[in-house]
Amino acid sequence: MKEGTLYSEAQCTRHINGVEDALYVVGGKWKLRIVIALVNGHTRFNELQRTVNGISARVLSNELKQLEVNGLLQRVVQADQTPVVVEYVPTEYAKSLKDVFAVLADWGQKHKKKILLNDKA
Amino acid sequence: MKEGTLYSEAQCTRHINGVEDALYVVGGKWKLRIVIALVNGHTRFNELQRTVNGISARVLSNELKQLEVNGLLQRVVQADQTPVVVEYVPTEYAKSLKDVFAVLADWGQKHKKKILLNDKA
DNA sequence: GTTAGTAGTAAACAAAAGGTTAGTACTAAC
DNA sequence: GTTAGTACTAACCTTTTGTTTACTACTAAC
Repeated sequence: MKEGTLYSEAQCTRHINGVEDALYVVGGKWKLRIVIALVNGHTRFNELQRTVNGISARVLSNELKQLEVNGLLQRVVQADQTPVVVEYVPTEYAKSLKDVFAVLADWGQKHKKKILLNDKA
Repeated sequence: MKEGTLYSEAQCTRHINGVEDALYVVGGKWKLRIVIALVNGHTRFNELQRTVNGISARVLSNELKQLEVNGLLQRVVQADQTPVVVEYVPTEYAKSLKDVFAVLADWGQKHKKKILLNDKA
């Protein structure tokens, strides 16, 4: 994307729709945090609830279902184990979010610094 | 970021906090859409309300205030004009979101294709 | 003088998201 | 036998978010 580039209305609409689709999948208070927790090896329900600070079981359960629908994780039941163990494993596809995480994390960190500086001044 | 890289807990926390700070500023249903509308040259209140499909005046008003606090726009009153014209101009800083838009738009577009394919199969 | 446009705000309400509590059913440790 | 852990779900409540309607106050066009 070059400085000062202008877009056709169609391009612009695609752009905006893309952003909205992305936010639909990973936006909101919890989804990115959950995916990050999954990728970091926390794969069980109670473990996730402990890792993702402040989330309730109800909300976690809903979010996991949505993430599964969107192909970011797979619910794996180990029926042989006792008690039955359920694992939520991130898919290969979840790794495609790496750049999204990176860019958001980077911008967020810079933004915080900027806001703190402005408040001091 | 290399494949399979592991993070220290501190790095991971910074990363997550960054993502959350970013989502705090541009997350939610409307903020990115508004910023995109601003950058595309729609700078007046009623114009924005027409451009950002479905937003109500109250919500637009609130969102604009938050975006101003976060340094993404400036509220400029042209008192000499009659009737008084108010412009919401995106700041230089708003351009720093370009990469965020680009990555989200890209991922969202790819994701939609993937979901559509999976549903067909 | 009526309509439409400028930029909003206030009040009342509805919908969505999230939290709290309790409960299922089973196991393993103390 | 009590406590804690496994993985949730249902019911109920609160908070947040968003919508609708009405209103201000002024101007310009028809």
